[in-house]
This record gives sequence, C-alpha cells and structure tokens, in this order.
Amino acid sequence: MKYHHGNLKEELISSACIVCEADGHDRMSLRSIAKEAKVSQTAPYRHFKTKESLLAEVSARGFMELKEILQNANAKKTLSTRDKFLEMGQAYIEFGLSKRNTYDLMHSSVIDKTQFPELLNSAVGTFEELVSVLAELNPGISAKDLDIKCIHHWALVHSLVGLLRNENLDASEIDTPAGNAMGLVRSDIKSFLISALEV
Amino acid sequence: MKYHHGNLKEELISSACIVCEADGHDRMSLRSIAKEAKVSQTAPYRHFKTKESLLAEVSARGFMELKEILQNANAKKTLSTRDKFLEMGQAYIEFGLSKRNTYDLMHSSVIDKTQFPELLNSAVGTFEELVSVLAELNPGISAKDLDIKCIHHWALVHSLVGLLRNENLDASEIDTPAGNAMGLVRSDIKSFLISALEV
DNA sequence: TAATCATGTTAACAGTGTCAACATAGGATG
DNA sequence: CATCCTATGTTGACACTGTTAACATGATTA
Repeated sequence: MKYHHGNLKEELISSACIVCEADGHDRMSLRSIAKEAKVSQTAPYRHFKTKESLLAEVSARGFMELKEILQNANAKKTLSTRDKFLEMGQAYIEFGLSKRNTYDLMHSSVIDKTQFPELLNSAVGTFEELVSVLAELNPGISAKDLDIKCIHHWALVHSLVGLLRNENLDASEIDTPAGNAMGLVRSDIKSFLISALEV
Repeated sequence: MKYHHGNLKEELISSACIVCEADGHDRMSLRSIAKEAKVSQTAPYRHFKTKESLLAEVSARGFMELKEILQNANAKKTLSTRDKFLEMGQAYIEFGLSKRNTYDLMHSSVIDKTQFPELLNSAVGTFEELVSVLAELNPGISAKDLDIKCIHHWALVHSLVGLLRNENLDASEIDTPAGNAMGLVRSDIKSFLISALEV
C-alpha cells in the first residue's frame, strides 16, 4: 500500500530524531532532515505545517521513550518500592545524559507546548509515571503532599541532569561548593539520590 | 573620549538584553540588535567574535541581576534567616517569571558555558548566594550535606519556574496531579515553598 | 478510462550569521 | 603640522535557513 514514498511522515519523524540527537535542536535544519530521509527540501511541508510541529513530534517521542524507560525501572518486581523509585531516578538521569540533545528539545522553549496537545499528553504521561511510584511509596499521603513530593523529586532529577551535563563543573579543579557537589554527585548518582531524599 | 560611537559594546549588550527579553533568545537576530543600537548590521563583529558570545554577555548580565535580587532578599535584616531564605525563593521565582526570555537564555543550551568563563563565573556567583544563606540556616552542617541541600533547593525553585510558566498547566481544567500541583503552587508560592521544604 | 486529490519536486522569497573589502576617524610618530 | 597606524564602522556578498507558490505525478475513485 505504498504511495509515492509510503510512510514519509514516519520516516521524517525518525530522521528528525536522528538529526536532533546528532546536531542539537538549535542547529538542525529542516533541509538536513529532508536530506536524511532522501527527499526534497519541501516535502516535509506535506506532512507538517511548520518545522516547529515536526520538532514537537520529536519531543513527544522523547517523552514516550522516557516514560517507557521509567516504566521498565518501575516494573522490576524483585525490587522494593523504594529501590524501584531510586532505579527510576537513575534511569531518568541516564536518559538526560545520554539523549542529551533530545532531552534539551523536550525542555526547550522553542516549542510552545500549548499548541501541541499530543506533546502535552506525552509530557504529562511521563510525569505521572513518577506520580504512581510516589503514591505507592507513600501510602495514605494526602493529594496535596503527593503533588508536592512529585514536583520536588522531579525537580531534583531534572536539575541534576542539568548540573551533571555542565562540563564547566566536571573539571574537579574548580574548588567551589558547586564544584564539590558535582564531584560527589558524579561519583555515585545512586548514593547521592539516597542522600538527597533523606536530607 | 569618544570614538566613532563611544561605547558601542556596552550599548550592544543592553540592546541585546532588550531584544532578548522582547523577542526571545531563539527569535532574536544580530541584525535586530544592531538596528536597536542604530548601527550597521556587521558592527557587532568589531566587539563580539560571534552572535553566541554576545548572547553569553546577555546571559551573564542576567545572572548578575539575579544575584543582586537574591542579595537584596538576603539583606532584609528584620527577617529571620528562614524568612530571608523564603524571600529569596520567591524572588528567584519572580525573576524567572518576569524575565522569562532572559531566564530561558540563561539556562539554554545554545550557549556553551565552557567557552565563556565570565558567564560561568556569573552563574556560579549566583548559585553561591544560595549557598551562603543555607549555610547560615544550617549551622554546623557538613559540607557534603550543605552541597546536597543547595542542589536540592535550587532544583526546586528552578523547576517551579519551569512548571509555573507552562501555560499548558495553568488552565485549571486539566484535572491531573500535575495540574492540581500547579494550582496550589500558583495560589501561593510562599506557602508552597514552606510546604515543600518540610515534606 | 477519466477525474481527483494526496503527495512529491522545483524555483523563488525574505531573512539569517558571517566574512572580505573598503571607509574613516582619532592617536601616535616624524 | 603632515603622515601613518590602528580601532572602529559600513557596504556588499556568500551560503544557508524556513516557507510559499507553481508545477508534476501517481494512486484512488467515479
């Protein structure tokens, strides 16, 4: 059931994912995506109203992948709830570090999430993976406190990703509190997470 | 002691600050900055090697301004240390909300902080304003725990800025945990901060 | 078969960052 | 004062960008 190309839309999205992670969302061009998909420069416009909407798709894929990763961590039945939670934290951070450019796009201001409901749903869905494990971890917690906890923990791992990626701080010669913090975080993410959750 | 223009470099920076906050860092052009400074399109290249380096300057200014704001909050002598700390948290969040585009630039990946030591210093300096109040708030705390606390609290306010700005969530019709959290955060930032610090 | 419409290409537009070539003004040097 | 040098500014151009309009094509449908 092939048309001219078949399923160019899908191919464009996955090409865009590749180019994004390779070049960074601010340095990637629609043309390079089209070239990656071996198609003319304006072909994407038959499937996406604008470059931003294609990027929104890439971002949504990122959230879906991240959600899956978190689900996998949460599904390790041999682990205690608390250990599953820690596992999720590590998995989140690892995603942020390894899929660096995609992660940037997902949290970038170039995409107005308001205009892309599908993207919004993906993002919220990912967040709620965290909600569920925290609810399990804190039985009987009030809705309000659960909300606070969610924001709190997400904030922590999200910011850790940002800090850990700053190459400016991974040179241990910088002897500042920030630099010290970096060292101990980098040395063992898991133990840091545990410490952070207990302070 | 005027040259052709006098101090074009300074004027370009402040023009860039204006344009950045007006248009957003991803939508602003070197040409528009030059026009704002009433100078030719390539004049900036006599003072900045690249557009990125001018943006780095804008970002550094942002960190300096934020640091000053935090210092002011920390300098309110009538307040207890804890209240000063809360004041700083609020001030930080207000900065992130009011200087939205500048804040975005400051945390954007388009500028490689590695390459701009001055920017790096500004950012670290801002962070250490938080360090100092937390040290005062927790006398006798170990260096490690202080580091953790710093990351923790900065992570919280930083993420709160991000969440609060997402217009996708300030429509209270979204009945999700994230949406609920948003509502209670928005209703009173200060009380939320207090709650968050105690959970 | 004929017509339609989704899908693709080509050509062009204005706008971008950046560089090279040129212009000028102010200070240094004779 | 005349001359040169250098810092600063302008003009023109280049390759590249997102986007649109005009055209081409091929699968589906009547």
